Amino acid sequence: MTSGRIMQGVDSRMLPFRKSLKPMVVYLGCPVRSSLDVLGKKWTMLILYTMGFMNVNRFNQMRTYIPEVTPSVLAKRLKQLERAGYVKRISRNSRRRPIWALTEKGKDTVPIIARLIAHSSKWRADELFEDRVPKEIWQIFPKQTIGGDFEIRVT
Amino acid sequence: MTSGRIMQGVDSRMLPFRKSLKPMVVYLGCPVRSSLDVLGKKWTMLILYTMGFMNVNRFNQMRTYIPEVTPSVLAKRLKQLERAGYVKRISRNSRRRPIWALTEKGKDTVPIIARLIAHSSKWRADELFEDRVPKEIWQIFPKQTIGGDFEIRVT
DNA sequence: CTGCATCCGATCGGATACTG
DNA sequence: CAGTATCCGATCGGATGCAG
Repeated sequence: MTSGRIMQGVDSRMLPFRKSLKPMVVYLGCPVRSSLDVLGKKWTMLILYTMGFMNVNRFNQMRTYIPEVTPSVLAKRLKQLERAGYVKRISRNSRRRPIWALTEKGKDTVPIIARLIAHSSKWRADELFEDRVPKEIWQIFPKQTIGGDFEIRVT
Repeated sequence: MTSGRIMQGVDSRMLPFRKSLKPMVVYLGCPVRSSLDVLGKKWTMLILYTMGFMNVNRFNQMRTYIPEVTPSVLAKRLKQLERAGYVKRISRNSRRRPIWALTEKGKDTVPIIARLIAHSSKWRADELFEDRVPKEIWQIFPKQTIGGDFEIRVT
């Protein structure tokens, strides 16, 4: 899947930046592709968003936050996310309903999603804010950090 | 599309973080969804990646970087990206081949993609690096900034 | 040779119904 | 509540054609 030969990833020679990053690492495959094969699927980012930002951890709770996703698709996505190591299914005993929790890898998608939110807040303010005024990332995450169980810089 | 009632976006009451961000903005719709309806489509992120990181600006040049995308799909994606304001098609005169360039909005996807790359570099090091050692974002973008035509902080 | 448009089959997502 | 199973429609990829 990751066509290593052609997509050499970020190589300083190929960067469009005048100040290219000299000690830039060399990739065997494409780093964008390798994340996107799982995160790029429909609804996955939204699912991780409900878990990471909205503290949602149960199946039908996710469905109320993302009404358009059908049970079958949600179940499939959660399985894929579990296999890929982003979430884990926790069922204390078979009587209690299972809960879904982010793994460390899953928590590390928060900065990506934060950047997505920042992008929307800047470029789609007319539909997202009542005052229709674009917001910068430091206005959305004022402390430059969002933390709790985990601490992540989002600047 | 943006179900504003249920998906209230980031509201401090609903955040899972102990230190929730007090003056957090209130969203009318879902900020993740609003970006994803265009950026979430297959190949779009890769296309923006080739343009923003690899300095690719012509049609078939993109095809060599993303061999799996067919001409028809690539053309469709570029049109969608153009309509959404991420790229612009520049044809100086009808003799020269047109080039595709990122708009300001398109350049502002670089931090998102940089975060994706950081994520891959941390969690899929075994397939991305010869030494198989996970790398942190400051090792990938050492100067904390990537700039050129545009300057963006990615910490 | 580049930049598409068109058609067609395969895959994936959506709707609905159903079960423990 | 937490999913499965099935069926169907939308989307995507592949092949081909074609104009500048």
